[in-house]
Amino acid sequence: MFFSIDADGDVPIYEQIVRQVKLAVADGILVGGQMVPSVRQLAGELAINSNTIARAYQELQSDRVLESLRGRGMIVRRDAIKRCTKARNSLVADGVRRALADALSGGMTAEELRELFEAELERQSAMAEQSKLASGNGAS
Amino acid sequence: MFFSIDADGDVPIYEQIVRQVKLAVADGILVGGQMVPSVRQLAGELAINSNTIARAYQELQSDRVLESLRGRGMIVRRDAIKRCTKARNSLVADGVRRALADALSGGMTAEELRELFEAELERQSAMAEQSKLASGNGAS
Amino acid sequence: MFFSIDADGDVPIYEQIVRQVKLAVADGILVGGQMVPSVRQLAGELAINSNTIARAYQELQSDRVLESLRGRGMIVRRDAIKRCTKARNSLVADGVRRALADALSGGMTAEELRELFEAELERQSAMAEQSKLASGNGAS
Amino acid sequence: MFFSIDADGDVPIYEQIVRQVKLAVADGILVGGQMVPSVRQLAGELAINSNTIARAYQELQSDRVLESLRGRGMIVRRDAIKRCTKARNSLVADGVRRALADALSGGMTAEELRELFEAELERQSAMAEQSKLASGNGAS
DNA sequence: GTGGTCTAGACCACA
DNA sequence: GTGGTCTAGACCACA
Repeated sequence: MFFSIDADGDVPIYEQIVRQVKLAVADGILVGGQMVPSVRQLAGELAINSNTIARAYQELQSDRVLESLRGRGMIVRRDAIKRCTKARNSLVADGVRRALADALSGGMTAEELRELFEAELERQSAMAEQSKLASGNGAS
Repeated sequence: MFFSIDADGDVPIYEQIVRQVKLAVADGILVGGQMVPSVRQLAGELAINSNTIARAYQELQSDRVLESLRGRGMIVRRDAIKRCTKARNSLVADGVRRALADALSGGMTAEELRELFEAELERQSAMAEQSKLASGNGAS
Repeated sequence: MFFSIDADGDVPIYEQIVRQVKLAVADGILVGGQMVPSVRQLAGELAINSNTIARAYQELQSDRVLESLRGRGMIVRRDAIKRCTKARNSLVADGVRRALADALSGGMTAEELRELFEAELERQSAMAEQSKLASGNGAS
Repeated sequence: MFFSIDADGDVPIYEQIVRQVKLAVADGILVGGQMVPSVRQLAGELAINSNTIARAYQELQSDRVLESLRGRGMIVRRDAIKRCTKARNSLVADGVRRALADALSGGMTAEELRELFEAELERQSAMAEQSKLASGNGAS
């Protein structure tokens, strides 16, 4: 799958997985009814202990994003996209809110902030475009 | 002093102090040569374990923001403002970077993001204006 | 047949089948000597793995509710009703016992409990009445 | 503390702890602001691995019943009693609902059920009375 | 001292 | 095959 895990860093591994699954659902990459990789398989791919994956999946279950089919695996809940979009919005809004609060309380001007924001937005949009083109070869 | 500490929440207390001191220096609220409250005094004011304050001050010392006058307390280093402004810039840029990354990977459009950013910027600028007026009594 | 299976939820499918068969025998809906659908047929009807059905039937056999007519299918044992009524009584008593224990240890009063019980009893009795009328066409 | 854990049985240990904490809060035995025993201490008392306790506490945290004070322990949230009472009500109602459904679908009459319920209620109320007297010696 | 994370590995029920 | 539970034990940040 499409996870990119940073085993160091301050964000726990299981949290990174939870977040990335939610964002993928919000983005429409993962859709309702779709199966997610099994705990063991994902643990193998990411070279991470399966307990850690299981914990992420459990949290996603209690957040009503995934659903367990006993003995067969786990799927994305049909109604997950609403919740994930909402979660994404909170996540982003919180991040923006905190960054702005730091900026303003540190004396950064609105204009400096706007420049920083626009530059970063352009940079990341370009990167996203690139990777879309790279993976979408031949589909035109 | 002017700290606002959230004893719960995910950010460690000592780090909140470090951050707030740096931002205050960057903003010019704390200036070179100025004394900061003693560990004991600040611990008392904030009702926080003094080990926690001490740790924050240690970090600020090793980041060359504060300097100890042996036996007489700690002051803001004359050259701290450069470093603090730089730190502020990194902090804000990182926050913006992460928020944008989450947003885009979650399928939020650039336009939605820009709206969110501008709305939040306006809101916080207005709040900052308010509190400046409130505390600026007599300056007219 | 009359099964209502919930493939999710905490009760294993095979156990739902076992339970529903026993209750049907206790109720007189299934009577001694009557044939039950074959594993394959029931698996088809319920869209469930036939291993799961087989496991349920095995358990019903070892509980002496069903008996196998070699090669010709399975029937309800003549003497099953006694056992099933007993099983039903244990099942219900255990459920009531646990619910009361939770209620009392959670500070619910006897009066609140009684109300809850009577309300639910009335509701379910009414529903049962309804469905009896609905299915009992022609009996007037 | 007052936990009674059944290490066998179908209910997972961590779930038993979660449930008992919630019921204790609903009952007023645990009140807002009160500290719960530390993970290690409870693990020792119950002779259960501390990871299992930690898992229960984590679930209670995400259910907003407990709150972690970094480095100091965990407390019952001030607003937990509302949620716990609600949880208790759902728990009990579900139990009653299921027991009645089994009973009626197994041909038990309303009268038999009522007798069973009242007998059990009386039995458990008496037991509760007993243990209250036993622990409340001398307080009159 | 406190809780939180992660690993390795065992064992289980279910399908 | 699947997920779920539990243990033992290590290591970490925080107060």
